[in-house]
Amino acid sequence: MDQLLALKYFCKVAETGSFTSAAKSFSVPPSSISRRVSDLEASLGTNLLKRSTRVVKLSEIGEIYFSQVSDILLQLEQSNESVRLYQSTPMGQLKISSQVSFGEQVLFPLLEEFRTRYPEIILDISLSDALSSLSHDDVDVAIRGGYAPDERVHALRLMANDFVPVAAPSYLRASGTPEDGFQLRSHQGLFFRTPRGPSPWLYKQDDQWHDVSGHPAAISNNAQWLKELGLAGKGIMMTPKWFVDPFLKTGEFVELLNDSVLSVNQDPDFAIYLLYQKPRYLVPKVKVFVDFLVEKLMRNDPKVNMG
Amino acid sequence: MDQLLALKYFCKVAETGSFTSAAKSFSVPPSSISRRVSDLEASLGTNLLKRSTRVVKLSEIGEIYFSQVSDILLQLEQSNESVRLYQSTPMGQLKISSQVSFGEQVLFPLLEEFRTRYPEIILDISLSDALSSLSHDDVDVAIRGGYAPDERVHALRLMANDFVPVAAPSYLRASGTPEDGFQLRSHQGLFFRTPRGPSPWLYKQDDQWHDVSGHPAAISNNAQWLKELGLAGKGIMMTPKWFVDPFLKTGEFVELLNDSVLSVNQDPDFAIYLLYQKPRYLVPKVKVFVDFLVEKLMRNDPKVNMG
DNA sequence: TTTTAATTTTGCTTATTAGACAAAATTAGC
DNA sequence: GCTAATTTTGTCTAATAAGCAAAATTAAAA
Repeated sequence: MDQLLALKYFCKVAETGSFTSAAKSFSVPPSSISRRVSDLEASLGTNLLKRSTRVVKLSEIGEIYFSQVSDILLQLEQSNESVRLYQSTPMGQLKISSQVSFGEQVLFPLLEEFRTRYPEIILDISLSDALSSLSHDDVDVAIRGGYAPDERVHALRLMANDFVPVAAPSYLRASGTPEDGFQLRSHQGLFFRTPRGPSPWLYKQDDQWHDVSGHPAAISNNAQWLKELGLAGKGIMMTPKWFVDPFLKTGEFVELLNDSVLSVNQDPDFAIYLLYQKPRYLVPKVKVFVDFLVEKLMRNDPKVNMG
Repeated sequence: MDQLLALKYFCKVAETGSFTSAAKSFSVPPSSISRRVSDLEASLGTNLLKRSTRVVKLSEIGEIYFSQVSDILLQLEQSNESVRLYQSTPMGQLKISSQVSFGEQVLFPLLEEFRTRYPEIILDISLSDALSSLSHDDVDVAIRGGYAPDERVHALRLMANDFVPVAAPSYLRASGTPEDGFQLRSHQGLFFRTPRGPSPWLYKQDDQWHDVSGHPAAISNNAQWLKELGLAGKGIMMTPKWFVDPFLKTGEFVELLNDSVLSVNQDPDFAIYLLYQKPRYLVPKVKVFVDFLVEKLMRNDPKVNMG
């Protein structure tokens, strides 16, 4: 027996005092109302209603039951409604995982605007360079440099992760400024270690990739330390532009070989990706965050994503 | 969709963290659980659970929904339980309607014992000689002299309503004591008016009924006034024995023609009846009251009832 | 990384149950 | 007693939950 349906029918009969009018408000024949209420009474072993053809009144226990049940039905409806509200309004905790450097350099400056735009969303940011799986960790969205994973997650290409060689003016004064990709080989290099080893310097000429890595002056998975070494003039660093953007503006870093095609990776799909689970029903808080980042970051790099 | 079932399934999955164990506790295949929960999610447009083959976790909104719904289910179960308790325990208001004289003379003296025996029953007694229909008035049981009605009510023959002629000793001294039914015709009579007119005096001899009504000294539908007239020696009164029982004991009334078959009615089914509705599910408070009256009143008059 | 095993989901059939509609039964009011 | 509004019952159809087996998924072990 569909007990909830029976309860709804019963309450409507109790409210209207009539099976017929209850039937009308549910657009079902009166016989359906009659049977469902009878079923309910049978399941409780009680007469909830005192029927007579003209007047339907509640029995003593029916009165009590009605007052309780109508409240319960109301509560349930409110719960359902709050779920629908949650589905339609961006709210709740939004857990974001990001690479440390990207988080610090790019993400944080944007978040204050996001927070004022969606005050009902509580941000929970964790920065880590460990590649966390969305399914393992309890995050709603993750931002990672690399390739689009083939998991069942949405991978939205946020922005290019183009690496450019930079160096401090002091280094260039001491060691000279490379005029050509191949000249990089004779320079000191500050190398970032990925899980697949130190990133090489790659130079593309005539559709050919060449390894033009310099002498390693330092290797680390800590971008911050490498940046400090670079600022101190210890060598040339291949770095995403966004990572050293403020220093390029102040002149503390100088971008080298602007027109050359240099990279740390041959794959054109290498970029910053925004990853999020693809549930059957997308939660608004995730959607608005995704839209927000697209709006803020994909203006200058309008390459589209890859489903 | 049986939403209540879906909610129960969902809550059990949330509690156990597994579709399989939820399925076991309901003794249904896991596929049923899966489908009901999916239906529920579809109807809400939300993912309530984050599934992975090994672990089933609640989503943010699922967490909220679960805490609310599990409380709602608990409330509903408690309401159902209270109905079952009501069905198994005598409790609640018991509305009793009785004839005035019977109520005062017979019923009231018994009720104190009933009240102590069933303290959870709140008695609501209304005395009236108007014949009220059970369906019209809001009474659980009615006590009426007369015949078993052919309505759809239980009519339990509580006790005989045998009428006996009584008179005060002062009257008998003044007018003589009748020795024979037919002698009543020459006496003064105190007649009770029923809705069908004044009750005649009937005398049965050789399977023949004879009207032996005396001269009406007074007619009233108020038994109390007639009794006072009788006590004052104004005439002979045909009355139910229970109505004058205390006066017979003190000698203020004398019963006449003990061995004769006298009545106010030819119908042997004329008696005091306990009437109560016959619902599909009999409420305990009514049952125990019926049993109580049978126990107290049918000891001396063990005629059985008539369904 | 590959394999294994526990678990969830899907496909399809059967059984149950709610709905639809007509007819019968009931009863308040004329 | 009759009428009209209402509830209940009978019977068929449609919707839906259960049951079972097979496929898909994935965390943990090898």
